[in-house]
Amino acid sequence: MRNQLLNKDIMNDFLTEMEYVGLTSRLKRLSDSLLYSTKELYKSEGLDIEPNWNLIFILLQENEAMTITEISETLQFSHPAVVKIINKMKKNGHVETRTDTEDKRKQILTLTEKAHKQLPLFEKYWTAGRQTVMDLLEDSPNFLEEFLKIEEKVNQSDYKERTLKNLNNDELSN
Amino acid sequence: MRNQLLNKDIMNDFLTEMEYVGLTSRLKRLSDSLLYSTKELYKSEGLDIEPNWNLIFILLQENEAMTITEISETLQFSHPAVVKIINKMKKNGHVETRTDTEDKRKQILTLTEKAHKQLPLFEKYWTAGRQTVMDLLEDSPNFLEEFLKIEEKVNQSDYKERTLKNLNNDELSN
DNA sequence: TACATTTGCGTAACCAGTTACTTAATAAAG
DNA sequence: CTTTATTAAGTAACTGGTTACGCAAATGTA
Repeated sequence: MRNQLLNKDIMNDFLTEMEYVGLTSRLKRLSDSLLYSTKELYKSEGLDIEPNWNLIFILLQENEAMTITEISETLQFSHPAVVKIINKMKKNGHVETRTDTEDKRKQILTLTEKAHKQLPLFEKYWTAGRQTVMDLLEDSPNFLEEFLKIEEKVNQSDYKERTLKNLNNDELSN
Repeated sequence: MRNQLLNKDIMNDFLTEMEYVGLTSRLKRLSDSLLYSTKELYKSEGLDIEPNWNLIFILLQENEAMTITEISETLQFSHPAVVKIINKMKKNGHVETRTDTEDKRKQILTLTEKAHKQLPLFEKYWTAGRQTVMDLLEDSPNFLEEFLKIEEKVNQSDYKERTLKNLNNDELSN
């Protein structure tokens, strides 16, 4: 019962404080929640794909062949992240690689026959998923636009830079 | 140069597609970016604290003593996550634990003397950080409110449930 | 009062990302 | 040409979170 009181008491104060302080962890919690839920969806439906693969499927479908670096730049993932995803997709037989004949450092990635065959099925799930995101955003008409603005700001000057600046300003005004 | 063209060509189409498809990974990217940047900030300033500790400092400051479970419920973290954070904070000498005499399963957490001494310093950084979040949100006046709505929706019915429902609707209408 | 259920917390294994480092191939510069 | 710098991709170690599982203490019930 101590527990109950405590939580109720705190939650209001706390969440207000939290709005700013805990934005990061709330962003993470939401993205994690979507991620795990997507994994579960695919698993329960017996699809042997994983959450972010759709991005790569779409890219390779549109471009036929891309390298690790091209994908990592387009998705703005680190290249080791792409290597990991691609290795899984190769193991599942959805992607194959060959070394570029002109530049032997490059790995050319393409979708396999198996991938192409399964794409229509996958598309159904991705379409339904896109619909889900639209549903979630329904009452939040400015969300994407405003999210983009935040992304841009962070790209221009990151949290550390901004905070150090604020810190200095505060100290000067004391 | 192929790289350049390719990226430019794609980016527009792609990001539109991406708005919905890639929302999850974009959320993760932003939260990761804030996280890493915060870590770097503390590191470069020689503070021996880590990103989410402020949440726990604030809680323990307001409540004096809490258990693992109470914290995990308040922060909506899994309890193993809290255990991990607390272990680090104990190692750093900011938190100490004692077993509850009435219920020996419970670990009572409190801030140490060291923690209390350092709090004013930490507060400066947290205040500056809160200011940074406010700056980032400056041009996005609806963001927090709309974010909250999305969180609530996901809590009511998660991505998987919603997507399966959408999938069935689509199939019925075919 | 004994037995079954629930609760608190700890550990292990996993996950999707990161940075830092290495190797090999290519490009640039002396 | 040879040497130096840059680039592409792979590997390792780490991060902050998760779920799954186990154990011991407390609570509920026959």
